Amino acid sequence: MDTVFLLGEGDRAAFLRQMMHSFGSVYVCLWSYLPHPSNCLLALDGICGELADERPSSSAGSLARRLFDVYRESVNYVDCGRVPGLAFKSNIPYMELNLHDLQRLVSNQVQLQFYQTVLFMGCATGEIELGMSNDPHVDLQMQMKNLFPADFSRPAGDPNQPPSSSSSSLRSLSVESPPEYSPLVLSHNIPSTTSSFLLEPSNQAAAATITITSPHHDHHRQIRNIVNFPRTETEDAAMTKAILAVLSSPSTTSSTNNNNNSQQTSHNSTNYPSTTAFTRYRTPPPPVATSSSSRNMFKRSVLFFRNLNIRRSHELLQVQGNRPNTTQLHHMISERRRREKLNESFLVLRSLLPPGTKRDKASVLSGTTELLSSLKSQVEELRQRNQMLESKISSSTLSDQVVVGNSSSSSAVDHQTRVSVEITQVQSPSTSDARLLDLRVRVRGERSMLDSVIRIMEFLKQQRNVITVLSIESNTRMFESVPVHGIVLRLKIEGDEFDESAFQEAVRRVVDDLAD
Amino acid sequence: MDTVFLLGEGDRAAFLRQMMHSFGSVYVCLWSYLPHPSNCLLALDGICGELADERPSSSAGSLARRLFDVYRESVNYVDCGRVPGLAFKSNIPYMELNLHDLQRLVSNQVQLQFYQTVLFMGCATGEIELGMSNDPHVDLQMQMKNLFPADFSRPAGDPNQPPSSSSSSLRSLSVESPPEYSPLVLSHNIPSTTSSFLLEPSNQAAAATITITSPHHDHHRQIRNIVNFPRTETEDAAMTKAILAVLSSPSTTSSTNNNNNSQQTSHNSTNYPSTTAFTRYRTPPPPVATSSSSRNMFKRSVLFFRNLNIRRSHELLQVQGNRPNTTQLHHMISERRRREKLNESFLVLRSLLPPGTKRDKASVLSGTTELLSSLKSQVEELRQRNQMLESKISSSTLSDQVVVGNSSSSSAVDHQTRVSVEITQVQSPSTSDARLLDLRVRVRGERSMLDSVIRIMEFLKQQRNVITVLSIESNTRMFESVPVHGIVLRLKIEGDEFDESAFQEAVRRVVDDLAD
DNA sequence: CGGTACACGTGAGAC
DNA sequence: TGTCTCACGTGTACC
Repeated sequence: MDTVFLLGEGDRAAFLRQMMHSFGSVYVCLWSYLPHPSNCLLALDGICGELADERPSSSAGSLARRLFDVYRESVNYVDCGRVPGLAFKSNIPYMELNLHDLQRLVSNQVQLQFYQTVLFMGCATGEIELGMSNDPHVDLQMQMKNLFPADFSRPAGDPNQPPSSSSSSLRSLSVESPPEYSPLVLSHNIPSTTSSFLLEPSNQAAAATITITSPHHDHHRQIRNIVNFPRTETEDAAMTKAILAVLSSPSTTSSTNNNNNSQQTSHNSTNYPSTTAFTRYRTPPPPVATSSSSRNMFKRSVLFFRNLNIRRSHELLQVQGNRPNTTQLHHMISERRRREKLNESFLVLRSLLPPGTKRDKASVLSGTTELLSSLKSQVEELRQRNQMLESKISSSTLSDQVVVGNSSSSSAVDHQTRVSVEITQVQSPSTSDARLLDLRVRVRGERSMLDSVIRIMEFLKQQRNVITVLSIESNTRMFESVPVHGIVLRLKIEGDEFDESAFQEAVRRVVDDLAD
Repeated sequence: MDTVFLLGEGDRAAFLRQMMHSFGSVYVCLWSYLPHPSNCLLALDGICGELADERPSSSAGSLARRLFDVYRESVNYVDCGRVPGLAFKSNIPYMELNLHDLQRLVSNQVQLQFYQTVLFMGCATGEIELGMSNDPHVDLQMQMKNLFPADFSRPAGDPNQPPSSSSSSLRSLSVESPPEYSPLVLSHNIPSTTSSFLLEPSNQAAAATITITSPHHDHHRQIRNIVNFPRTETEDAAMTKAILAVLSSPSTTSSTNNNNNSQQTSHNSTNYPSTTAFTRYRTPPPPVATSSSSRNMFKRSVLFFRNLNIRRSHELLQVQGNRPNTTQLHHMISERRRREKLNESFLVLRSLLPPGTKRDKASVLSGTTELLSSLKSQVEELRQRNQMLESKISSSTLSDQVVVGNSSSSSAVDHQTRVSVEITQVQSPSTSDARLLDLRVRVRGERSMLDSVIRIMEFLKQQRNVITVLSIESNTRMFESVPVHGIVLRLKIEGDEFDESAFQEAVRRVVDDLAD
């Protein structure tokens, strides 16, 4: 089935037309899967049967056509557990929904208006959607029989074939045909229904709570889903039911050959009997196909698709006929979900790790432990250092440095000026005859900081008011790609005749002189 | 087999005597498993054949007896992958080792002196160890046949039974008996050896490296194993080989009934054919047994034990006879180990989490992600706060730098010297071609710091290796009434030809020259 | 009894 | 080629 996605436009259209005609469907839509970051289905192609001749202004068909076009524009995220997307996500090869069932599985109301009885076929590349008229004039089963006679030629013998039982709310596909001719379903000695998608009518009324945000949804998925249809519990339940219903119908029985003396290797054996035309799973599809062989290709596609089925759910059907219990299926599905959750957690965890880490689970775990302990020790170290710094700050500069003089310079901190000089009074706890003040110089430009500092200090040397330079601190940071040197000098000043603003201007001139 | 552990002392002794007599063994030892925190085997009981009459001072028997007593005192941790313990740990029901194989699997040297050809039988409660004389006068197989004729009555038919091939270094058990009478081994149509424990002679000479501490051993196991015999790679390989050898001998073939029309549920079906006398797994053992029925009980024990086997390794033998490939077995074992490793990682991870966390894997993962992001934000916050504090502290009080890096200079921090220069490498997080280093200069003396700084910076200007001076920090503090100027410059250095010690000496000379 | 959690063996892909 | 990782369905234990 995946081969259809690889066709050119002409071949694809021919294929779709063929398909629509074969199944008597109203429309066919090809949903192609966009992988990871998108994780959604987009319409690759699609035709609406009544309007294949492209008359957009016709009265009767325009509504359906417009609906179809709108529908084709929709983006369907596969994680929503809705249609389209459900068949792909759950690897359900054949899923038939009627209006009743669809009401619980559509992604939005537009779809509901558009949907009728629909048939979804999930495959590796995406989904194929077949819209059926509500009252099908044709029998799908007979159509398929006519289309693929090879699939209905079963070896003689094995007469203990139970009649396929039609099911609940779904249109029975096998009312007219003999049981040994069920389409796509080569039932074993299992009491089997047709391969249709079953939804029990006893579904919860709470299924409409699609806007409830599940707290379990992780960041990852939230990002992926622009239109967020989180999987609520009821949806999970519905999906479980759905999958369960599908899987309980053994549409994927491995082969018609059940000679019980065959040396089959295991319950999930991959050696298919040579009497069937099954190709192996992962058999590469033909790179291109001509439109003349579209019918043959379709046949092969169905074969491939059936084969996919077999591979995906072969574990369910033991080679020795047994009953696929409902609880077993429940178990299987919940186990699937559990694994899925674990894997998502792994992915989230991996995203937090340094990007160089390996991808496998063991490395994720060990890398996480490493990172975790490293972070813990970092936090501890930082905390200690912090405490140390705080105690120091409170003890050494006793009662925080009250900036007495608000910067005497009116110069706003203008990053465009080459040089800015500020002088800040420092409240000295000790003797008051010698003042402390901070001289803050900011030099903007490519020049080395060294020169600025040297000039400043040479200048300071000449000032007799300046007793000592208690400390120098400088650093360089980039501001708008231009280095900005910051220099802070703590000076001890004595004498009352110290002219602060003159000093400030002198410093500015010294540095700016250099900068010119 | 587990029933023996439930017997009273008298019955147990009778059982052991019966067993020893039946197998012609030199000694019998009953190893009982102590579960979780201990996780070891302790000798519940044991008799040494030659000295069953308790004469401790006899000359000939005293050595063996003392050895046996010492041996019985030993504590054998099942995680070591050694004997005893291996059979229990790996659920190996029948494991026969000769001296050659034992050398690689004993827990300590005392055992090596004591061991000869030994037969271990692992069961749910512990292990049963049968010590054989080196040259067995009796044929185990015939003994077993005599003891359990029921187990050797096989249905007629299925004549394509290949002769059991004896193996390499082990004493062949089936040289005299027709192949269809292999003990405890009801071989199918599989080319099978006897159910003995095989170790190929081509094992590495490095098997003696039992004291190497594997880094992969987690905290958990380290705690449990007081005497720690970590599993080295060679041990892993040996164990793999061993298990592989054991499992490849289909000693646990489910039944002699292989009617291919039976509706067995699955490959690991639990419905045993009613034609055999097998009791179900988990059938509760009879609460007590009289010593008069010890022989019957033994028989039933063997049956139970065989049944246990069937349950434990039934996956290996598909109901439809097929070849348990060696690669398959290897695969199985390595998969087991992979799972084990993952679980260990989970345990380690869980130990790092807050103790209130749930125990299951999903909670561990999500809790880890939470903790990780929380720690990350904590680190970020602390770092910012730290930076803020540091800038405040340096701008206001200019705290002296804590010399973190060990000084590369050999100069002891001598406060009497006039000038000291240290160079400390700064761990550069970014590119490695440009290094960062801190130049720490301490000048002791009355002179102004300004001159020192100026001289240093003038010097630095001439150095072409010094790209920039990222920061300058200086302060002055009093030490023994003498001012000590500390200057720290962070330099960016490029070029490989940078001679650190020469640079250091140059700086020292520059400053010291001034100081004179 | 239903639901969850986990270990197991197995097939398939990646390298 | 073998080796490793992973997902799967299943059996089983716990609540």
